[in-house]
Amino acid sequence: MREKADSDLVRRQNRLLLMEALRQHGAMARVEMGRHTGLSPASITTISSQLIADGILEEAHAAHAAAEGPQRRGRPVTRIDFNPRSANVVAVKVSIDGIELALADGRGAILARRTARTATYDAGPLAFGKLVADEITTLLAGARVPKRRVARAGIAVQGVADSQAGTVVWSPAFRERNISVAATIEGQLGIPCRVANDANMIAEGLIGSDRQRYGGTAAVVFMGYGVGMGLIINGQVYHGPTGAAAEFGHMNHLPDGPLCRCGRRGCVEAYVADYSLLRWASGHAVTQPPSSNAIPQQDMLALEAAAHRGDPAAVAAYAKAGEALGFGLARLIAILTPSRIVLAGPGTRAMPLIRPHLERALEQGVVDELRRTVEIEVVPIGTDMIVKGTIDRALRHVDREIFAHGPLTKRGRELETVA
Amino acid sequence: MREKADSDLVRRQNRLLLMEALRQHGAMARVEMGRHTGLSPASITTISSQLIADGILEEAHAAHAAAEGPQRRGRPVTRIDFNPRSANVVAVKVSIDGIELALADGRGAILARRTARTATYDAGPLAFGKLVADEITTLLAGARVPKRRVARAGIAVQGVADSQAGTVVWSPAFRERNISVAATIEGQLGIPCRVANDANMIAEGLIGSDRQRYGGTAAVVFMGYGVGMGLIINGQVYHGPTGAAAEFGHMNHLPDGPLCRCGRRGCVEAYVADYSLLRWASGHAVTQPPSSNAIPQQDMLALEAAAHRGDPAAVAAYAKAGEALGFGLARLIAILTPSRIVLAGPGTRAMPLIRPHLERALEQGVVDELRRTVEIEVVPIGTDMIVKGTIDRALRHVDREIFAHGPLTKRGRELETVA
DNA sequence: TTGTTTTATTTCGGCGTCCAAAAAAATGTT
DNA sequence: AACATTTTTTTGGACGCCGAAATAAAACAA
Repeated sequence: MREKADSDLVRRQNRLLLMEALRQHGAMARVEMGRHTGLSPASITTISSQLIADGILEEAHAAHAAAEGPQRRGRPVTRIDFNPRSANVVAVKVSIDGIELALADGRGAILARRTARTATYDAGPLAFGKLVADEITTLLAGARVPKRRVARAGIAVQGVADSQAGTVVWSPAFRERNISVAATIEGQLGIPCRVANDANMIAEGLIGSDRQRYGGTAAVVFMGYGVGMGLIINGQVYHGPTGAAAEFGHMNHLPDGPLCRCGRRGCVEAYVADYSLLRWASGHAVTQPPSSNAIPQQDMLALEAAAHRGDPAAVAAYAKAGEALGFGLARLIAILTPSRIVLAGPGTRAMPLIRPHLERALEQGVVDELRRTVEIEVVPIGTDMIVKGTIDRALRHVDREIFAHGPLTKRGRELETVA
Repeated sequence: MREKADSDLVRRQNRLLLMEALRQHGAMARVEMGRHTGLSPASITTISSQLIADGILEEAHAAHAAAEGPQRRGRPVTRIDFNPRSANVVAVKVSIDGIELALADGRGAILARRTARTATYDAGPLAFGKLVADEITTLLAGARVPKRRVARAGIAVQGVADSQAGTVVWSPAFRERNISVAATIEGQLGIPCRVANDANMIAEGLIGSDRQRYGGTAAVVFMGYGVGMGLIINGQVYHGPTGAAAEFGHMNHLPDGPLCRCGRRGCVEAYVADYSLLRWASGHAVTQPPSSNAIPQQDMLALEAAAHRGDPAAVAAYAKAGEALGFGLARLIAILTPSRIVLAGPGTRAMPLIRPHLERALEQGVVDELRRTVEIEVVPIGTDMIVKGTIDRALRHVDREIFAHGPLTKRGRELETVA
């Protein structure tokens, strides 16, 4: 309750309402929009025709409509959807051994992809931004989309991002700290850019795919090379005061526990991440600093196979991981009581090995009343959800910050009238 | 972004905006309202005169205005404030050995108080609601305020409250579970009633007293007989999906740690609460079930004195508490990175004994980057803040749910016109 | 005393958006 | 061809905001 209400707010809010319904349910007729938004048919007509005039929406071709099934009595509906040419967005996912780019149209459909293998780990604080900007330029050139058509770029990265400053404060993908990214891209390409945590982007993607299910209060834990978490609070992805994400992976489990990549001891990640499992299983000292190299998938598959065969060291490693994860979730539940916890990422392949220990830890760590209100689900989500989430977020931002306001030409027209 | 925008929303929002400015800054002139809300003078005139006609606000007497200091040039301002007779609210604070009631007017000024010593612990699930209802009746009778003038009652209680169901799911103040409160009060007195966690009400009170300071993302930890927490997320007190509060006190610190009142082992409360400190210091087994009796303040003062004298058992108890609290806060920071943590309650008397261990635990448990963004402050807040917070919350709710909508007479008039 | 200046508040007319009701459009049914 | 049905647009009225002008109420100045 901070903004005053006037006709401007009313227009923005209702335009946005209509666009949100479209993003969530896809192309629909005006009557349907009325049902979703609660607006009268008269208002839907007004708003939708303005959005069409602004080039943001478009009516579906009649041919398409005919394919919609048996025609009922009465005037047939005309379905409306986002105009793919309304805007483009770019998503960039940063890994330790390269970056992955995707270009999407105004409907969120991916027009082009690109993968660049580079040693991000050694890139300097300024060089990296330039590298990404160059890759984006190449991506756009290949798809013949001019820069000015790109309304926004989103960068997803493991670790702590400061979305206000547009920097990567700390990430396992970089040796150095405070890598500046957004400023370079905005400066070099003129494209507004946001840096965000990758697990948050998964949360964003889940909301986009099923608002019903993930729209309340939920936590998404991504297990893999590291451990990340995205929090959804009251239907919105939570970004802390500085725009940093929740750092569930670096929440302490036990004082003086195993050494973590972050330099502290006993973090959840130091039990649950790929490198931690390998370290336990191989009998290395838990104070041995983890390697910063990427871990090949086959190493993890081998470890899982060993555990399934009953190899004691491997079994013990997964037991440790389950206990740490369980107590970590127990503590999360004590603080937030989310109604849903989603476990995702390649690490969930080993859930059968982890689960019993996780459940036991939850029993020990949470009051029954709270435990019962939380549903824990395992979802086979890969890293592609990061890209989808980044695109979703970028488009929603464009909807809110640009499309909801009305056409630029309107302000132009006003000026013409005055002059 | 769920509600459609129409002129009704505009009216509600702007009325609320104006009332919020008044609640926060107290009586003010119309020009000032314009500055706070961003509304034009013309609109302020319209809105304020309607609120006055509705009996919600009133103009201050001219005499009062004169006392405001040296008169400047120009037409003098007429200050406006809430009409004390606009509505009343009742706040009830439940303790283990009695309940405390307060009646406030439409400005939040307390008109009457009442304390009733009763063994709440033994009250049954239905008897307790009746007891509270009777006490409220007596309170109102004493102040000569009729029931129908009370727009809302708020019940603050330790432990897990379900504000949706209006019950106390679990509380150390009761032997039994699922104590129904709101339904009885609403049924017997016809006063809408909400049950809430006491630490949440402290958070509510802090927001009311200094929105600037506590309005962002903050955590309030209340230390005393138990350990509670209220979370403020984006300026709003966080109530979980069921309306339950955060249960920081029952977040696990160490597996197999000392036995807690909740029946689990190793909760933060089992290290930090009064009974826990006494148990450590007295050398009792940590698996000894804690007594459910109230602990006299002098026992705690004696323990503090012993620790200050250097008594090893007492010193060790506070060291344990500091470490558990520190790691607890470290885990909280990893999940939410609040920009402020407020330590409050009688337990903070011992902060000099606790602090060094708390800081050490924080160093071990949180990445530096995050630790630096959090300010930890100790505020000498007593239980009276619970009452203030409960009143604040009730009034804000009345503002939003009743006053913002406009006069009932209006709907009446519409009906008359139609008939 | 009387006019001038200053600041606060109200009045007035216009604008934008919503809505209900009626009209128009587009198709199926008889 | 007339009627039924459903969707969409048009029309006229209401509400709430705003800018500009008018009014109100005081201090100050002549």
